[in-house]
Amino acid sequence: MTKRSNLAQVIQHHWRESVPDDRLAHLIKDASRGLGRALQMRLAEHGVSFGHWTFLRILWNGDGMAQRALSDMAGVMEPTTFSAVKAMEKLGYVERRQKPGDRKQVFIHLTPLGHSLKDKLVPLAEEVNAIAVEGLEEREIIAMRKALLAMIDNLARDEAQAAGDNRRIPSTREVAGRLSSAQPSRK
Amino acid sequence: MTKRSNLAQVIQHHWRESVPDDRLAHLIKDASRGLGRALQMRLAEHGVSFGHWTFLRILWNGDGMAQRALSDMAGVMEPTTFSAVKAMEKLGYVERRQKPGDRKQVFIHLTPLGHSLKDKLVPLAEEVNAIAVEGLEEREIIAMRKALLAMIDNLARDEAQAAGDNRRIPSTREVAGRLSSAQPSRK
DNA sequence: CCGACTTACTTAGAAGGCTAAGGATATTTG
DNA sequence: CAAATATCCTTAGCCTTCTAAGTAAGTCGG
Repeated sequence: MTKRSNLAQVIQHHWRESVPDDRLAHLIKDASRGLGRALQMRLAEHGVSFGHWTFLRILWNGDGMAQRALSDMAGVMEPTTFSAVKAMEKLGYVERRQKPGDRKQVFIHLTPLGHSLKDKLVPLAEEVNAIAVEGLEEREIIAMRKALLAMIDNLARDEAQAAGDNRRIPSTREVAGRLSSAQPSRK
Repeated sequence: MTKRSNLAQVIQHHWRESVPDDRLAHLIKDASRGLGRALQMRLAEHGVSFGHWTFLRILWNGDGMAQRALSDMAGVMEPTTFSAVKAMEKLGYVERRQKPGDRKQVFIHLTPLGHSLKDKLVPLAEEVNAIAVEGLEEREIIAMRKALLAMIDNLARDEAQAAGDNRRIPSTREVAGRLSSAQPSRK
């Protein structure tokens, strides 16, 4: 498990105060890594890697979607999903199935084992969340969430524009249709 | 450059709304990745990798510190710093020097080339920052910064505790002494 | 129906980060 | 002083993610 000395933490804190410019970006990055480490530590005690958590979360909420849809929901590229799913298949958490008459798409289903992890793992994430926001008021958290969403949208717009991405924007209905292949499979 | 279709973005947004629990952690992660991608895109046009940016930022603010101190400031583990510094040395951005009478520590110094990158690269980070916070009020940004710092501290405390890290906490004076080996080398 | 395009999965390889472990050098302590 | 301990750099190897490129399978206009 990652262990950074208190000295290192103090140095970092000290340094953080002395940089005028893009502090915000670095604060966000640090917070993200802190959250990641905290969760990773806890997941590791149950033999689950952080990378797999990302996908399990989604599958618990309704499995059976195509591999590509899973990528989209996780917000990662296809090869990432591919290797994670392959690994989880080997661990017995998921199964990859094809539908007759469609040799193209691969649908990802949780096994009973994969399902059973939910009750053990979700509380860990909740614990991390609780620790992270300790001492913050609900109002502050809501404000932060709103600000983060605005930033994400700003950046996505910038990115889309930079990529010359002038494809049409799909309607919510279409997306909903695409997602509906996932059955709500509440344990 | 990473290009995610609008469809993928909409799917992600849709999904994001439907997860009750640890949304905050995922928003922070997404924001962090968005910021990273935006900066990476711009750095790449100048032939600088995102990994090197992390260290250059610090060195521009005062180089000549030991490799270990650089790790601490960057908030990464030593091997990460080692390979980045080695790579930047090969690129001619930094030099690794030893002091006579100390065969242990390696001090990292910017070359003129390394220095010269500052004027080109810093504006890119400022641009990304400006894009990200577009539409947010100063008040909101300050609030977010405060909340993020609180979260980082909460998590660091948790981490230190989990690691059984009951070492004494060094004073600010000690840390300042350790940092003072870096000369303020404003271009 | 057929060729062109698009979509979905896969493979290969690299970047960036981490842990674990090793070697060398300082520092502290008996 | 010498031995034990701590610190710093390095090596090795894994994990997560990405880009680039390939392959197979559906879709669509003519």
